[in-house]
Amino acid sequence: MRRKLRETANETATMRLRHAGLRPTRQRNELAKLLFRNGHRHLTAEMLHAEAVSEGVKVSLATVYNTLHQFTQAGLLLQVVVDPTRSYFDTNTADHQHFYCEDESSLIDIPGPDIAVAGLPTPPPGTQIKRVDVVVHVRRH
Amino acid sequence: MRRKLRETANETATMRLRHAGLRPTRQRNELAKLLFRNGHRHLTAEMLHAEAVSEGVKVSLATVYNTLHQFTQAGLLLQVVVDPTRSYFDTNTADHQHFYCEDESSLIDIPGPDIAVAGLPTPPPGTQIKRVDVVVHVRRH
DNA sequence: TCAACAGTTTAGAATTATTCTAAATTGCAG
DNA sequence: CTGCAATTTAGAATAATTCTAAACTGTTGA
Repeated sequence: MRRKLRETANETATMRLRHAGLRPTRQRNELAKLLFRNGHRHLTAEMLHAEAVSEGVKVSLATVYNTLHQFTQAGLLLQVVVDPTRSYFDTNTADHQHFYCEDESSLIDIPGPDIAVAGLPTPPPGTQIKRVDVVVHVRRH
Repeated sequence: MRRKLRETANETATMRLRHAGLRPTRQRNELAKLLFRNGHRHLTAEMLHAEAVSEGVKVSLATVYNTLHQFTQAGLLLQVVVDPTRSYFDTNTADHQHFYCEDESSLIDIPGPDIAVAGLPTPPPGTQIKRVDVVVHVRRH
């Protein structure tokens, strides 16, 4: 007998959390389901909280902030810094870069292998390269 | 007869402001002198304000914010976004990129021609590329 | 099965960076 | 000089985010 989709989504979320070493609580499960149910997304804490509330998920804004940071630390999300006034989180953790459209404060993925950065100089003494972020700023013309 | 250095610096700052279409007020002059007196710098509004105060320049924090944004609009400064909690301004407006050391929240210039970004895809329809920012995140090891 | 405790969530206060407001001041054209 | 628009300012306001301390919940092991 085929199990309900909702049930499966729950198990997937739980697995994902356990794998990341995070205790699968009700809030983390529900947020994980919202975040990872469809294709990749870029969103702020406020946006995720609004989405949760509008879909009847009971969770506080503080928990959304905590959860986004925990997910980021666990490698489930990537934090993208483009706008000095807000923090975006990206559900696509694969190596890739972004277009940033200032007119509408929106991020668009650039698939990983498309971009190549050449001629990286050696990093400052005592440090090692952790990540290379490329943001292509675009504007309506 | 050789004129005093201070006098010359003042004229230079005034010129720079007039060129940028900004009325050379006392505050803008003094901030320009602090910003551009030596090699290139990365600094926040708070940092510049502290420096001004410590050198006896009378200027409010609000004016420092206003001035940094006006200078940026006029092309005298570049705003660099790397840290979700603060905004850096760079006196080097030439084409170049940055190392960002998270351990100490510090920015280090990577000279312009060293880095090359290849394989940029066409920008989203209706937009054109304005700038390509590369931030190389490094960590102490 | 469930007691107990560490981990988690939460409301609301606190913090931080930044912007706004409205009144005082200043640069400059005439 | 005078007058007015541009600029500066103190302090309030805002926005995003973090903190705090109390309530709650998941898990473990008897």
